[in-house]
Amino acid sequence: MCGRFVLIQVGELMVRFMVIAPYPGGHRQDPGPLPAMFSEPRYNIAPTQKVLTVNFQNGERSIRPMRWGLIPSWAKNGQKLPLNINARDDRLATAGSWRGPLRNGRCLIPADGYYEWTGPKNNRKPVFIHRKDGRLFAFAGLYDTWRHPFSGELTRSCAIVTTSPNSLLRPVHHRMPVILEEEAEAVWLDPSITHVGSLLALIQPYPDEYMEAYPVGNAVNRVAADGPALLAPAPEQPFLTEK
DNA sequence: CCAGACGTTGTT
DNA sequence: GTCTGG
DNA sequence: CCAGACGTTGTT
DNA sequence: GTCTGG
Repeated sequence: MCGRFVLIQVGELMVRFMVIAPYPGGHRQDPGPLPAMFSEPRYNIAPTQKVLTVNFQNGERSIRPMRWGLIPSWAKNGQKLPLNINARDDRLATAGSWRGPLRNGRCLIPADGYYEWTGPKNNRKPVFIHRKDGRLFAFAGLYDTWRHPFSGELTRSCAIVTTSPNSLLRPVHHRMPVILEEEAEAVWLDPSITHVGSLLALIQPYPDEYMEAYPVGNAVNRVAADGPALLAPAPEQPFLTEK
């Protein structure tokens, strides 16, 4: 994981994350109009694009768009940094880019599924991975806020935590994104929790019995491609083994 | 002490 | 081959 | 993650 | 900002 994902049920965000899963002392909040790019479902969200996140802001959950690809708060203007779209779980507590966000910048990144590419480098095939029941879920995310040195403009950006794959995905890839169970979502978002061990304990491979994976066509390879057709199962492969 | 890094994935 | 852009 | 670029001078 | 390497 994970350089593409899907966010179809945009309209379910409020219900799923603000109402069904309330938190102590919190209340429902109107997220206001969503960014234009989320006025329609998205089937191919790529790094550097805006993603919708859920985080804690002024004592309540809030839905915010952020850039996918974390820019640390300490980055100098113009400094070249890696595209931080994934954060390895075993590096969260120590790596400079993650340590601060693990304490103060935890978020959820809602999605309906994601793509993983599998196979040899010159013949990689995209696979779509999702919940069997099709429900919205949330990746464990980290975010940071970067301040433009002159304009003062704030840029919020995020990364998806990765861990070892479950048994379903092990044949597909050697990493998988961290998907939180609903009880874990509230803990991950709770800003009062700063004990690193309590946070890392939430990070587990999502149970494979809830998930399903199937090959899709290579149209998703192009970042500009979008739409439900990307989720169509890949057509049967013709017999190529015999020359 | 200062200078420089600060990341991940995938690798026939 | 390696970096950048989306 | 994959696709696509990868560059400069001089300027109607 | 904070850690690591020298």
